[in-house]
Amino acid sequence: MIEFQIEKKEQNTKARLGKIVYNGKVYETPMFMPVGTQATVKTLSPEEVKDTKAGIILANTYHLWLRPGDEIVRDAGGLHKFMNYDGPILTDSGGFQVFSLAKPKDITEEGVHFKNQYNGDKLFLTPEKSIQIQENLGSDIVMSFDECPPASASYEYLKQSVERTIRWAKRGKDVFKGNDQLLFGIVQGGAYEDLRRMSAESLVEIGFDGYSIGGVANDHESKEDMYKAFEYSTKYLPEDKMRYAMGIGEPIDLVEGVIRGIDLFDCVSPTRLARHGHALTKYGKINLKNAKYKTDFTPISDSCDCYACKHYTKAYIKHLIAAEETFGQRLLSIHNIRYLISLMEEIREAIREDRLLEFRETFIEDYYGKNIK
RNA sequence: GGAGGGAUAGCGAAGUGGUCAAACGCGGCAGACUGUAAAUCUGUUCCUUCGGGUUCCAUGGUUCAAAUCCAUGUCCCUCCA
Repeated sequence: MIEFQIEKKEQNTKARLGKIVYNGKVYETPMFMPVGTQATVKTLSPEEVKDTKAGIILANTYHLWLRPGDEIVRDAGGLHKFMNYDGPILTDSGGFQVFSLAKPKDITEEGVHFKNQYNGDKLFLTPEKSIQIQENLGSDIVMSFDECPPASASYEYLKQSVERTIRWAKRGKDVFKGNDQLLFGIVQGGAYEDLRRMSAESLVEIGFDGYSIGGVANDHESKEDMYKAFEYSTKYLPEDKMRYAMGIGEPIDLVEGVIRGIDLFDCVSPTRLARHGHALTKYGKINLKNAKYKTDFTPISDSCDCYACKHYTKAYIKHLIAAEETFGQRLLSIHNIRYLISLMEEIREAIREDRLLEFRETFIEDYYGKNIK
């Protein structure tokens, strides 16, 4: 069972330093959580995941429901045992798949109709079903089933979607057993303060163990709108509960999110970028596929303490990526995850010393270059 | 020795008189990726001072027009002896 408490609030921003206690181990927040949709952080072993100092990792209800099936995971002894990960696990509800897979006409008050992407079977996911699957999976943090509409959806659509997501959250809460699991509600509402407020306040009234902020960074909306969504959500959420910005993982967004009072982030980007040959560094994102790295016999980052930077050069990793060797993807995944987690370490340090705003300035200067804002 | 079939951009391979600077794939060079339908997707890939210039093994020819037709040569492959 996860316990959470706030340790310190930053003086100049909404940032909070917190700690999660899980099985006797302490994990600090704000935290970045790597994504392992199919009960694996792509290309990494659980030991490698832990070496990045990751705490919570994600898995996905929708994907594991289809394959191998939540009952198989339950019979295997639950996700932790099945995938050999003893750290905390959070499961997403399938809500994001409503956004990426379902069409508006598939979404009804009762639930969402999907087509099984593997065999075309008709599927029907409901708020109750999502909770039941997540209970079978045995994750530590369970997400309410939400509709995740694109940020560009009309105000009218967002409004009725937010209202339905609140009803879905209530239905999920009503069937949730709460045995050794926490349940989060998901705040939606685009960049509209009144919708975010209504969403947050209604969820708080129902009462959850933590609150997620959804519907961000899914539609190429502006950064400004994304940050508004953070701000308008955390503003109406209780101080003593975790706030989780779903799907957020661009380095600057982590900084801006923390400043607006967010504790948890997850994102596929470190592993996906890795598989596509990109490395995150203090001085911006680099593309190791570029010819200029052919003879660059230095590590991705001199200051990085990850396994890839300690033992391998850019030239070698570039070669592996070009040759489509999975070891290259693995080294870059290790590095990128470690990069985001160490960024969070620096952020926590800045909160501790009440210098988060200064940290943001230096971060932007380093990451985007002095000439770019 | 005889009989066929070939030679097209870095590679493989379409095209067999004009709409061809030449499909497509690979490779190359870049770009995108934010709760993973994603080891995926997009652009570009003869030269150029952006007007144009020079290409389809070589040379010569036919034609208003040739990668495409004809002649000769060179090289490669297959089969028969």
